[in-house]
Amino acid sequence: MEHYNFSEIEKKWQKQWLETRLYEPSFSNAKQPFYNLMMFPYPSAEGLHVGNMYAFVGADIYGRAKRMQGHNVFEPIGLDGFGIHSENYALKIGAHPMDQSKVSQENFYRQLSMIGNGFAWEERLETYDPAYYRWTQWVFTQLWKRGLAYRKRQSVNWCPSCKTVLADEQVVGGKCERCGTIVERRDLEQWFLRITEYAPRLLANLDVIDWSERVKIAQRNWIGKSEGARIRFSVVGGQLSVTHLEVFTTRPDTLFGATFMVVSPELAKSWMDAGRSGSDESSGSKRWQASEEVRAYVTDAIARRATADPEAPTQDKTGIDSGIRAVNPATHEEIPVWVSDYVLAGYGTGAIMAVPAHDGRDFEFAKKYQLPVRMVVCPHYPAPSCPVLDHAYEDAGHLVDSGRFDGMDSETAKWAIAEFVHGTRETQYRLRDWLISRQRYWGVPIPMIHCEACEQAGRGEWKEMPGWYAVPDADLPVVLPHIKEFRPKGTGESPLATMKEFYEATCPSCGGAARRETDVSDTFLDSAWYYIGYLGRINDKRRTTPTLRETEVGAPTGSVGADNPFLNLLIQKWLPVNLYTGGAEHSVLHLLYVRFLSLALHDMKLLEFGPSSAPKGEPFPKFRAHGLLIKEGAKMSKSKGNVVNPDEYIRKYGADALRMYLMFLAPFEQGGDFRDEAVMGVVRFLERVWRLCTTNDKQQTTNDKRIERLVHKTVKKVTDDIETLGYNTAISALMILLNEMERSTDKLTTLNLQTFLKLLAPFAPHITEELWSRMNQQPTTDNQQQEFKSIHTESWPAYDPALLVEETATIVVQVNGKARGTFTAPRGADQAAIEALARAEANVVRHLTGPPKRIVFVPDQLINFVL
RNA sequence: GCCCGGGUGCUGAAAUUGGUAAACAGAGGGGACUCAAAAUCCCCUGACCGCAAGGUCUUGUCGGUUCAAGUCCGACCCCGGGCACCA
Repeated sequence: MEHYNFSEIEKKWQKQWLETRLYEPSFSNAKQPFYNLMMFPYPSAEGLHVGNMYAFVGADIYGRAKRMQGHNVFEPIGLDGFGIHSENYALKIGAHPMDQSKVSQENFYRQLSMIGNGFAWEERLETYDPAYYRWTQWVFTQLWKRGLAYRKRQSVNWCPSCKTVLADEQVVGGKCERCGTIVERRDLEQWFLRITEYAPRLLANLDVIDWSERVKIAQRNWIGKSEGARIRFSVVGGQLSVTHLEVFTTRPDTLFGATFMVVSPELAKSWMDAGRSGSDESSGSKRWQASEEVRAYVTDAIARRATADPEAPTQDKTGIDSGIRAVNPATHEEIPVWVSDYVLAGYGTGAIMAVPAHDGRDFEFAKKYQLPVRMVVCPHYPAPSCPVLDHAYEDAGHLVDSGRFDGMDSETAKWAIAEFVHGTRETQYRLRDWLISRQRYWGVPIPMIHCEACEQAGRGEWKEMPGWYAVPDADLPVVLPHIKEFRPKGTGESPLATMKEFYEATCPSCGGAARRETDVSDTFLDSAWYYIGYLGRINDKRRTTPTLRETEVGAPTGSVGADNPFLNLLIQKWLPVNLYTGGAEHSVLHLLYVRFLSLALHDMKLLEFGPSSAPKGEPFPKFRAHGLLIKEGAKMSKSKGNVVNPDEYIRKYGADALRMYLMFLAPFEQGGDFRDEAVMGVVRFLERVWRLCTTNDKQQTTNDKRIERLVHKTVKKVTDDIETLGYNTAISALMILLNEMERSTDKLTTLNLQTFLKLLAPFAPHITEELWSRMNQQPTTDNQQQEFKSIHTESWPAYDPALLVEETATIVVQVNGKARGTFTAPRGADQAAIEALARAEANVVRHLTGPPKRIVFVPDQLINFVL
């Protein structure tokens, strides 16, 4: 008997699939397009990680089943190769990122082609390819033209180790997402994308899209919607250049209990600095004359904020009375204005009304500085007295000590009081604009030009940003040059700022000498549109044989001209993506950015998807987060040295075995622990499949009805489980079927064997292809080649629901709820018949010591005698 | 502190949504085949009592609802992940 030579078989079919372009969909003729997208990898490390393979295989199985179910499946792959992760890896091994990218690319593609996925290789892309990033830059300039990209000076996150600024989303628990260094604050002028403008829609659409719940929750929390009111407090006696202080509060109902105000050190500093610049001076505003103590506190608090260690035990709140007084608009009392580090500059107005009785933080602060605490919401009303507080009471209740609002429930009082003091309703979001500048080398140059002369003259594309111009479309891409000194400098500028040939430019407006922006953009901008890139015409140059696509692509439907790769019939036909699969760690990074950009491009009429169940412009109506693959209870990481390289397992056991093992160990959405010994289970399974199919030599030819029933049951189970990504139980059902087929003494019918192979095909594509081809081999008289008919384009088996119903049922007999025996009975037997059979069981007789008070009967399942 | 997951044999896990807990595997033990080993095949394996028939206990802990609870309700403990002075 020929043994199962997986390595030969796998190589053979991978070659055949590629040559016959089995996984290249016919883009324009597809009747049922199915875009099966998985997050493309960062080729940053030593090679493909088994965790990547886990994710890709899980997605591929779904796509393969869909293909067999009659869909035209498009499963693209590419590399997210620009950015800090790739650059840091190059730095670590002492290579130049541009040279290293070629090495990584080759290695990744080699590994990716071994795992047996049905990738459409001809559409692959790499984000560092100028043909690709030309469009990343184009997207940026479009956002700029619509006012969604802007440059602003503000306090930003700075990673001292990566020597660049970071977006809020890339700061995890106060540390750099990439290297774990504590992030500092720096005041810098940077490029931002106005994602906050989309906060309401990004939030609202979450209710309608079909995504893993945990990811939706993470996005909701990150966007952080709060509804409240903006309330004005007047400042006493012209101490400040401003006459009013505004606060945002979600609890206007507690206004009568606001006994002081607190402003952030940054806001206080802006008062001290007011009038320092020329324009303010001329408008006659005067600078705040703060005391020395207050000045010292403000300076110190801002400095401390810049380097605070988030891991340190929560620092004690500090603060100082500014000397300024304001008026509570409800009580008309004069209250002090304090400066404290517990108030954030970047949220709301940077100032708060403090209600110590009903806010934990204000309470703590009031206790420390002996400020008055006045209770205005009482939990039990009407009551003679409110409880004495030892902590803030933050729940709802009824108002007390609040003038004419006494007795009102706090929920109603919110808007009544807000209205009473002429406050306005306001919704605040926690989400902040996306900071995309990076002071690094290995990324997409931000395609902007700054002209000093134009700035002096007040000219520019936007009044607010004089001197700035987008690089004209015709001049894109701004190519990233190969420079020797690519290391980050830490000066707040990219290494490109040292390269004269790069930064010297001509002003697109006045034609004078100008300077090119030298920062590069965040990698997440590259990956925010790659799923469109696979369908665009951006990488046609790579294709050696022209595909139908050049002629297939319809005329652009928008007004931006044929050059816009985002508007064409293919995109309308194939987008939005049918299923997107990836890691939950991207919940508030990639998965948020990509939604934002798609919505924005739709609003700008630069992108148009086809019909979808999701709101217009949502790129991924269905997203599933896979679980994390760990090793011995710990996350795989290079520093722990427990990263599993799939290569050696594929060499040892084959891609099919590794695929099946990865999918068998736990539910796909849960993730699991990789243990080498456990691989043997599926290795044995595949060998038994091989043996069964190559030596079906049982003698009897009678058709085994039992096997046929089980086959139908398995078809249903596997079909349903694939739909819910329950691959582990689908595989277990296939194992049960194999066990029974082996055990059967009857010769197995070809149909049953074929059905079994088809069900197994998405999981183990190579072995099933080989066995399928053998099974369908026609005896040929001459050497003529047989036409290649892949199992992967065969139709998915159907099941007969009538065969799923067993003829008999196993009935459990209970006495007082305890199982005392089982017996089989004809399906559908009535209670009287079952009761008679049950009473005949010896063990039941023993326990039926008296007449039952009650008999519970569940047809075909159970009978319970209750004594 | 808040928000998500999760807690079931030696291990990974399963359980048609309230109806025989532990399917399918791994590991371990025993046996067959073999000069021997590997591979393969068969049997056993939640705990305790019992020769057996059978019984008692068992899904993180405690309590509740129910004829019946891994599943529902309440309180708590532990593990993993996310957010963290967001007013």
